Amino acid sequence: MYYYKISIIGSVLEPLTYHSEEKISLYSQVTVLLNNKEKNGVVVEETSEPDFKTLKVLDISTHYYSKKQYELAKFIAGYYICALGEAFALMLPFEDSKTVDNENKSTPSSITLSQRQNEALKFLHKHEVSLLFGDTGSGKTEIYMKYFEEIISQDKRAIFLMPEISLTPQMSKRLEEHFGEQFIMWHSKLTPKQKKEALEKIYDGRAKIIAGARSSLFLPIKDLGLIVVDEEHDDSYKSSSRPRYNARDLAVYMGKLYNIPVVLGSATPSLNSYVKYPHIRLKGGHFRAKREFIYEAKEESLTPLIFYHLKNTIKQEKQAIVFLPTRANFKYLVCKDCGATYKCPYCSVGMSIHQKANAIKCHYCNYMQAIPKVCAECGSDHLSSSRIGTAEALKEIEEEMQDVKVEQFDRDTITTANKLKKALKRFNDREVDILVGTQMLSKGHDYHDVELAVILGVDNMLSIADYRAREKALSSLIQVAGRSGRASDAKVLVQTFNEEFIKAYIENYEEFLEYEKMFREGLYPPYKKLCRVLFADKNGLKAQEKMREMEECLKKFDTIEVVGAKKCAVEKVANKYRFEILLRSDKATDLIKAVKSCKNSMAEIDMDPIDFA
DNA sequence: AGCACGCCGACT
DNA sequence: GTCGGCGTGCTC
Repeated sequence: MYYYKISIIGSVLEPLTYHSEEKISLYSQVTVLLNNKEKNGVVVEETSEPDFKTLKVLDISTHYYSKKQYELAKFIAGYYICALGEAFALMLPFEDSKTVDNENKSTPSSITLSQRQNEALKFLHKHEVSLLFGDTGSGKTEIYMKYFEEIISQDKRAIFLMPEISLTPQMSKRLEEHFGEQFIMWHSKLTPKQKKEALEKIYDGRAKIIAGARSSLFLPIKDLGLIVVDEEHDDSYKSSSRPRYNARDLAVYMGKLYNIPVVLGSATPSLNSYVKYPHIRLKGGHFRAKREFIYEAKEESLTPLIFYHLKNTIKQEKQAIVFLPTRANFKYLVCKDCGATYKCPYCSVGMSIHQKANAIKCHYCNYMQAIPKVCAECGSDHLSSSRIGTAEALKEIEEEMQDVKVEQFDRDTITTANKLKKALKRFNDREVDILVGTQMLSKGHDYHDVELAVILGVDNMLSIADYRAREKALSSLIQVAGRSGRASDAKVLVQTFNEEFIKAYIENYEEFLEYEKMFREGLYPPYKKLCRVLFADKNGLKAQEKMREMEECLKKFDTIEVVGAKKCAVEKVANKYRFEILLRSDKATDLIKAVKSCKNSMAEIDMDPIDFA
């Protein structure tokens, strides 16, 4: 009889012991009973007969995990503090399949790089992990593609991580046109059939370049030779559910594990990567457009100056984009008489006004109600709205500029990959003159004829209580500004009271990173490690009690600092009261040790947090 | 008595 | 995480 420790996929339990008459190879997927229910598990260790009665392994699957996937799962479980089974739940197993030789190996015409691009590629070759710090339009994509060609010629595979892949149709199209059948996409919005097809191509080796969102790291890829993380600064690489891993950081870990190079690319890299990894700087675009910056120190609104520039742009038959960090018509509804704001009954956040739906909506839990006519507190009908959003900006532009075609471009209107594709097509076909949108505007889309970028709400982004507020605001700003003037000279109009700060760095992100270092030194990443522990419960007192309990325990460790233990900035979400402990340390290992030994049933661990709501 | 709810421990 | 057992407290 053989005895095995089996990690139950998705379970919070540590591996459990089962027996089998047959010998099972390590990391095979098996079916076992847990609580009388059939579960999938992974064989992680052979062991001797335990002193308790064991259950039998019911079935041995043809699916199996690799040793490296096991190592990765172990790392995730250790670093992000979760059970091994939870880490395995991220992975997709291997399945043996006949390797298909690429009969139709119609090699595409090879990419030609400029001298500067060639130098950059050489730099990437020389380093295990490197940061490709290249301005928008400086030709990062060609460098990736050339590198991919090399990987293919060595009969290896590459993972190309992108944030929200379904939202970057232009990049995907380009790779598909060049690499054809050897290129596949992987993301959560694929249909089951599409997933099956993609997996088959991965199993049999036809897929060489696998582009996808963060979950692509866990695909069963053989002969992995390279990982590229595009837009490495993007927050969507961090998972917001357990385990709260960061795909960019895991990519770097995987590079070491597989002994393969990792390339991080961005026009506005995170300070984290900039400090940690060697970088090569690619400046300017191949279209070296001159850009004029205009600043307006006004409260956030569409002002005569903005309309003047919008009208001018349209008159010259050019296009414009208008960026705001806020969706809906307005973010808040406030009573002018008693000052009460309309809050979600389930979350401690203001409800946004969506006039089209005649509703106020909570952007945390999606609770909706009709727009009230009078204040619920004092009955006054002096209700006013504040913090303009995309829908309102669109309305105001339409009213002011009658025969101009304006379109909204945010999560409320672009709900599917297809809608995105169509909206981009309409804009690039000049059926639309002005796009009004949120961050989505900046996500790697090419606009051919944009001559004006209007940027609102910068001050709101800067005032968020987040150690990365400056980094996030400035990188958004640069990314949006970068969408303007790809074809000709262009203007960027920034509405802000922080002109001095923006002016100093908008054309020199590297200088910003150098400046930002001094705010972080000794306090924040990359110089210190942070860990946030969340407690959420319908019963606020209970959540607070669990927090206090853990706080007391953590205080006994002198290798870590308890920065705070308090209500979350957003105190209540979906009717649960939320408390948090913020921890700081020089070393991740000290944080992990302390948190592991102190955590209780309610504690949700967020290592390297980036969200402080 | 009957049951809803919350707490707690086991799960191999 | 999920289930079941057990105690509390409320309703019929």
